[in-house]
Amino acid sequence: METWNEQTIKEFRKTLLNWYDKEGRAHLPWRVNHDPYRVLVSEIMLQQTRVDTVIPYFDRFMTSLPTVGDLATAPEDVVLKLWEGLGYYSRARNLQKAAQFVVNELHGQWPESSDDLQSLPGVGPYTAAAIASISFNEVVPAVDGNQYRVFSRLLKIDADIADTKSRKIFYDIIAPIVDPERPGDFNQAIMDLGSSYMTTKNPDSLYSPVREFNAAFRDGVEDQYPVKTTKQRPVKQLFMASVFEKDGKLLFEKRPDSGLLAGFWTFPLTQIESIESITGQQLNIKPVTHIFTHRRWEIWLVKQETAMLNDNQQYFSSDEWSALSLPKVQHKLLEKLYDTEF
DNA sequence: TATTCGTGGTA
DNA sequence: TTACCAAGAAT
Repeated sequence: METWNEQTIKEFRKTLLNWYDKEGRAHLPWRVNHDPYRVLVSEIMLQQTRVDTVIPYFDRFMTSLPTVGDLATAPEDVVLKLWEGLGYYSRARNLQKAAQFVVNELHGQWPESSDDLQSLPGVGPYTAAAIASISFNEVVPAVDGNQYRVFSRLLKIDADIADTKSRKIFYDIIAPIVDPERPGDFNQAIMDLGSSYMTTKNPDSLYSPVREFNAAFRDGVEDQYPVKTTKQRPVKQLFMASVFEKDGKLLFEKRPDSGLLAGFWTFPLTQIESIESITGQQLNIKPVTHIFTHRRWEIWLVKQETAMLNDNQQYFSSDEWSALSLPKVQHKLLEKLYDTEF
């Protein structure tokens, strides 16, 4: 890999921040100020999620719950409704727990260091560093996918970013490069670079403001960075979704408190070996398909007769279930159901 | 340490 | 259709 001397580091900071001041995404709604609450909410939402997806969620969230106190005292179902469709729902629950921790345990006094911020639920090394640098000016790199990608190319770093151990390697390399005067802007500038000239696919390094610092581009090996080992493919799983209808209401089942879609309401789902057992009963010709990161669900809707209610089951009218926060897969099932004759 | 956790976009 | 992402954290 490449190494930069102090002079090069200073030139890089200046080049990066000059570009950021002119062409950075200053318009992003979470950049209107450095309120740690706004930064926290945005950073949690942005975990593994695209900026364009987050913007409308962030705007609605801040309109509904503008302060950390509002979030701390809100009913959980309100928070989950604001999060509906955004995925990784433990983020929403942990975010509220973090707000409650700040309000109730810290009496509204935010932790200001990266280390202390990690005591908040759902706040790990990246998010803590982002908040600490943006809101409290701590000189610390916010090592995320962008920093992996950008610096692996700039310095030809061969560490596998899929390996957990690589985080410390990158942290140690980037830490002395962070601008001591503007750490928050430095971290956000890397993000903007990673979303424009140094994207995963089709980077535009020839016209990048930091082209002169890009060793991988210089050597024609940019497509070799970052180094990342491949993950496993989603496992296929077959389900029967039971449709119980009574007095115009539909039966929903609350999923277990842990695991996939924890605590969310769906139709009762039964994993099956094959569709042979339900052939002729299913309402839909093709299954509803839903792909998670590690699972691929194929779900057949089956009309059932009224049965005994379990503790975790409940009938909801359309007005009632519309008010619930439902996962995307359940919305797909409902759409398929009403698209079919019923 | 490797796996688990959603969803939508794109080649 | 498949593969692979996109500002990670918890377990």
